[in-house]
Amino acid sequence: MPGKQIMRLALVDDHRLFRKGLVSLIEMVCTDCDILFEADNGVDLQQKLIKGNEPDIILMDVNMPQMDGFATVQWLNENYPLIKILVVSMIEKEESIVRMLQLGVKGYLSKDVEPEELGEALNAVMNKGFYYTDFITGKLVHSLQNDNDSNKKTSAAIQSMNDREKDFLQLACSELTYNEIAAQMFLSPKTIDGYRNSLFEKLQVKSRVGMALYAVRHGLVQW
Amino acid sequence: MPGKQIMRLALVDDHRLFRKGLVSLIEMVCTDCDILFEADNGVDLQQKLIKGNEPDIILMDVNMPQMDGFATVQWLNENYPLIKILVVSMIEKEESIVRMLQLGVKGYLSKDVEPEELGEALNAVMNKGFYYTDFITGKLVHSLQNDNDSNKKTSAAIQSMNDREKDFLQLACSELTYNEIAAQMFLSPKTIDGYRNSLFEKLQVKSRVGMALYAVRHGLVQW
DNA sequence: ATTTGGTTCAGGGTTTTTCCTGTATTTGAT
DNA sequence: ATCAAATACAGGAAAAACCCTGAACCAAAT
Repeated sequence: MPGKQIMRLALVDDHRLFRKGLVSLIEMVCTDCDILFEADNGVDLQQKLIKGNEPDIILMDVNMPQMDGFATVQWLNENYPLIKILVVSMIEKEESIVRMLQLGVKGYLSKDVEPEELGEALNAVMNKGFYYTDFITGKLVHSLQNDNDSNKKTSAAIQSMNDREKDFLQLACSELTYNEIAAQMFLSPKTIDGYRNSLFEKLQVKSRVGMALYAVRHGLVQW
Repeated sequence: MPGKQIMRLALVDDHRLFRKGLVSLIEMVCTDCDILFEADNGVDLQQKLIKGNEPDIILMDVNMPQMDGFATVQWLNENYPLIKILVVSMIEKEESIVRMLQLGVKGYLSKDVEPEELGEALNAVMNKGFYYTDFITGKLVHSLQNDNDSNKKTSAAIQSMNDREKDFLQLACSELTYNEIAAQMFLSPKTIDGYRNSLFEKLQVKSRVGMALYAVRHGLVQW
């Protein structure tokens, strides 16, 4: 077959052992693949991407330090819209899957796939432009049926927060009083009052407890 | 070298893609290794272990469905004490590391290791009997210096809660007021007052927010 | 030049949480 | 029979959280 094209790939994953394993699997399962480079996270990817020598497909993790999968995909959409993204992640949370699909990724492989499926997925993304398993479409349909707009609300809520509000949210997930938080942020307690009211509205919660729970359950605070 | 021994290995990890990647890396990095079998979790391992043909080393994940790493290691200690265990996990939480070391695992590889280190670790465990990186010993020393008994305190705290307090804790992780919680539990608000004070003491927290965060972070409430 | 929007802050009030001390009842053990 | 504990509850008060309206300031857009 002379017309066969070589697939140029890149990997973004902070878990080196997993990434190297993935590389090794790809080399086994996909003979016409060329792995251009690997990156530890989104920031690292930005530095390693060279105009004119972009990969066709990027295999992307979700959870990463510094710049996570969501932020990285958004950045790629704006700067390299032609690169196809295939998510490879341990995370099977419906919310993450739906958010990623909304961002336009071409496929989502989760933990239980066989290595052969990796090859299929790569070929499908390359030739058909996408690869969605029944598992993923199932999650998608379920999210459309049930919560419908709850995911939209979630990502909208997270995006609508500004930096100060995010800082405040971190401190609110603690045993500090609002007065103490105000002191730490060098602001008047009344300003904190405003942040709280604003976040209550944005996150659709009614109390500080609800807000703190929202934050941990959506991974907005470190622990 | 005629005296060189072949290492017999087994892998326990529910994340198939990662496991297969690991297999592929081991085959690259370790020429005198024989992978006897792979298992999805502890239960699967129990069925695949055959008396008289045990592996020398088991590479073990921490987070697994059905039977997790801790339970599996404990079972191995009782039933196959001669098998050496090398943990390979994404989890870098000090608590997990310390708990695993207390169970007597021979090494702990976390996310940021290079594949070459995997080979070193296998050889070290086989010949020296253990492989502890500076990262791991650092965590261990830190846990001895700082919290020391924080893990004990945690499990003691969780065990000291009675059923009513656990019910209350569930409801406290919500946007209900204490009066509403009292109504739902058919109790006087003053009794709820008592539960709260009791839990504050037991969990070493100072506010309802702290209590709710403690509960989610220790998996005491469903989500 | 005026408007719009974002950020910071105030007054003043209600509700909820938090904390203290103290009591009645029950249960189990000595 | 009595003592100790656990459990459910109260009064009362201070602190914190919550909520509403309004205003000063600044920058960017019209």
